[in-house]
Amino acid sequence: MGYNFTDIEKKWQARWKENNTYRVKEDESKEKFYVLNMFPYPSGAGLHVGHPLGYIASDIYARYKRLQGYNVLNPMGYDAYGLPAEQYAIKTGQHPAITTEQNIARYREQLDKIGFCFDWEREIRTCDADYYHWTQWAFIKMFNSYYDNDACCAKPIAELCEKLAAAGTAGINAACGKELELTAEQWNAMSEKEQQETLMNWRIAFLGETMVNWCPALGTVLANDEVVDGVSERGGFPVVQKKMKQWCLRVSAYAQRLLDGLNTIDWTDSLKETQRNWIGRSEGTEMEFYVKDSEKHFTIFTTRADTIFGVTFMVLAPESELVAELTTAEQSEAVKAYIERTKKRTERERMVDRSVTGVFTGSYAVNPITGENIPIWVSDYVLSGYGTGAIMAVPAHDSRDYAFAKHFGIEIRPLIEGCDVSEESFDAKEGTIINSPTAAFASCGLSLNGLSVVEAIAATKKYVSENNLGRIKVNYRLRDAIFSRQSYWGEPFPIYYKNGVPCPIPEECLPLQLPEVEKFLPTESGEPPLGHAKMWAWDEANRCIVDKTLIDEKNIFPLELNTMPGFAGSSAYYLRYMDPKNDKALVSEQADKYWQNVDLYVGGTEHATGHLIYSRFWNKFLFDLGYSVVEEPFKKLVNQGMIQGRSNFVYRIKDTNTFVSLNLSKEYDVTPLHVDVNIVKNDELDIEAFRAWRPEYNDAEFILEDGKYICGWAVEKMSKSMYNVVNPDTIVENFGADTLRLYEMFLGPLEQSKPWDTNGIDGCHRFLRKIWNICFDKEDNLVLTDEQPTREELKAIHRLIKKVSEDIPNFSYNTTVSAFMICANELSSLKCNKRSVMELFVIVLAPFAPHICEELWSLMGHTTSVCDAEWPKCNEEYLKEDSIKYTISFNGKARFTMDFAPEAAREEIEAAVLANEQSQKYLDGKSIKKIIVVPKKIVNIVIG
RNA sequence: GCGCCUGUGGCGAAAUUGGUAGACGCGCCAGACUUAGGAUCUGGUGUUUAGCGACGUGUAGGUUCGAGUCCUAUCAGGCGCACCA
Repeated sequence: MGYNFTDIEKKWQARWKENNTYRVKEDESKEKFYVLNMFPYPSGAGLHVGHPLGYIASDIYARYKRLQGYNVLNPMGYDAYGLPAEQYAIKTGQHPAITTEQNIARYREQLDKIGFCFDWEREIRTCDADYYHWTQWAFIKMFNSYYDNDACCAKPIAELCEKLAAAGTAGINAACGKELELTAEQWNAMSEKEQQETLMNWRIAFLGETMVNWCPALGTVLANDEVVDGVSERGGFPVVQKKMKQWCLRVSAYAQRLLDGLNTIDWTDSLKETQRNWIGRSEGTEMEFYVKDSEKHFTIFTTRADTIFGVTFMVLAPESELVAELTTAEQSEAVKAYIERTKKRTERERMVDRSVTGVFTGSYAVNPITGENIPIWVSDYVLSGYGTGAIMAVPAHDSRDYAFAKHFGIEIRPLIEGCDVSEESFDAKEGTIINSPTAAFASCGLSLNGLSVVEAIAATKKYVSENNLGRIKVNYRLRDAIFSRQSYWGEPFPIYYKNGVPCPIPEECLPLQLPEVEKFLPTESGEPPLGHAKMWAWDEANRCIVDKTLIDEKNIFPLELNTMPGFAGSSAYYLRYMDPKNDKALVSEQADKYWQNVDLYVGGTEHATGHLIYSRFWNKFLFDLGYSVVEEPFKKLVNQGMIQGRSNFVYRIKDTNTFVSLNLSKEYDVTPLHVDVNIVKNDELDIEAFRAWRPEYNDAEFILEDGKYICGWAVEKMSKSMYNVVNPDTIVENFGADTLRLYEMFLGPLEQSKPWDTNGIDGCHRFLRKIWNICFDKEDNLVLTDEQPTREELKAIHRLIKKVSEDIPNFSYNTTVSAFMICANELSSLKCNKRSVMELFVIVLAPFAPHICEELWSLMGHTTSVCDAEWPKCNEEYLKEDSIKYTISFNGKARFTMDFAPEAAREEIEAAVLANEQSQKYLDGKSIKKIIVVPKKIVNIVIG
């Protein structure tokens, strides 16, 4: 008999469900604690053993907090919209809703077996209309808002309209696409349609003509974080740049707050750093350059204003509107050809091939300080999306400008004392400025010679702004998020087009349900899949969806055909868990006030520049409007590492069906082949299972070492094709969920990526059996007694309580599991069978191994769940030692040990050590220079 | 190129934050009990040496009575950003 984990786990999982053990309600009498996992996308492959890692870690934390008396919210749901279900639908015609439903069922089944304390009553799915109602609602709020830079918050667009009507753009400092200057008269003279188009310049959710990452294979655009190395993150298809009209979110308006907010939250430094890089704040100067013999002028952005005297050419981005304006007749053919060429290149080609290219426009700019004439070039090394899409080039002090100047034979003018620019540019921001200005321009009124770079930048900035040549400017790398996707399986936009003007559906009419379509592909005319939907027009008067053949542009209008991207539904889901059934609001004020924000968020680093930026932005927006009480959604973030696969190999001798064991394989000409890790144990191949694995191996022959076939191994991505996928279900079947939970934590530090290796799991399983065997005899009779525990027993259990209480808040779960094992070994060798000791053990173990602990707890006679026990406090009294072993060293070398009473004074210890016989041997008549006594540890005697 | 992180037995890893390495687990070795089990228990297990001992935390220096931990240089691996002006 013994520890029957299968029955125990089934029994308690059923009982938890029946008793609603994990249901949570707001309870003002208790302090709240909100634990959250990044919810999964339910993929068709189901869970492998790596997925639950973070869930287990947060589950342990949630259970621990509950034992400490907190009211713990630990919800779970599904990020159900996504490309795989849609791709599958295109291939098979199966509706993505059905695929998704099936996958969710499978996920749930797998999750339930592991014994999580999720409150499933609060489950959400982003594809449920009850849920995306609030995604659409938030979008309308963003559509109806602008960002006031002075007040640093979002405000209703109606307020902006009033200001425009009263005084035009004067006095308005708002986040916008383009700086506009309008008088009130101009604004008021505009038609309704013109006004609406102009407002797009300020709306937080706006329709914008932008360069987008177009993925032809997927037939949709992608956000910057969805493009990796010039190909799509999902599928790895090529991505090209294309100008398209798209819904965008003005995330850039929040750049500074997203940056500042990082200082207020408890995330790892590396993740914060990643976000800082992504936001990419850069302080610099904008300067106006006039075109020679012309009224035309343009703006450039530079962080090195001090190098203004070293500018020997200007460069425009090929996409810049200025290119056409500034190209002279003689150069127009060459420029046109160049632009055609760059347009054809994909993002990937551009990244791989970094050869220097460019073309002269024929025009010259005038240096605003020296009056010098500078040729204007076009080159694709200047990006249209950053800064102003135009730069002043200083080849001596910028490596890219340097490469360009060398290639085209342009002057390189060094400005820093002692720098050598014959081979490469001097990019460092250090040194003393010279040649600024050179003799030819000595009378320009600005001299930087003798200043350091930092001083020179400041001096130039001052000069530029005082003389109205430009202004100080902060630039961000962070771009506005492109929010349209040409897909079917996503949230529909609550937008219809009235004579081309986008209008939101009234809030009361939400949710706008995703319509049925016949095909999930784009239409023949190139519209997104929603173009196939029949019932997809808005009846404005009756406020309902109608057949699109009825569109008359008077009462009935076409609806938006794009859908929202994956990050839409995941941006505010944490708020929805607080009040998931509310049909009046995203979250009630009362629930929001109680749960506030997420205290502990657990998930992978791969969302650093996607979800974790969008979600922070989205919640800051809701905070501005008063719908969320806390500005930052995730107080503490823990990133669990990735679980990689550990593949096994067999070695087949070429052109035979004979396999040779690892250490003998060098003697033969062999081909390594992946073998299913599930038929290998401790790298030893189960030969019979191997023969049965595949028909072609039925009659395989083996060359063994020591009677065994040893496999080779390697760490690779966990994937079907490498036969290294391990399912949690298999582990649960063989060892039980409690063992799986313990082992996943024991594997190594939570944040570290590590390969899954089933080899060590026996140790964790043995530990649980040991606990069981302490409590039961061979006939399964409980053998616990009510006797007083001995001092040794108390010491062992209180040491454990102390260790566990210290480790859990630091997520050092791997050492906690070790501590459990040590304590179990101690108790076992002390033959401890005291109920009071084992009760304490069971409580502290319960977060890690809830099933066995519930069973033991109930067998000990408790009628309530172990979840509602009280977390024990460590009694330091029991930890006191009778004596302390000191290591005695001479000149830092440990020689012997001596015991002293815990409160022994320094002098006492010194005297005793010096009087010791062995000391005499090491002292050997040498003089003592110093004696160092480290309390409770070491006495080091320095001699010489 | 810029920024961040990691290097410890055959393997996964510990190390109270500067206190005298390798806890715990796997594996391996030996033994016990067993009508054999992928069970349980006990002991051993960094290298070297017959032994005392010596040497050991990627490499080379340094600070210190004392360094896996701090400093300098260097090598290797990983991650993020990247024509960002």
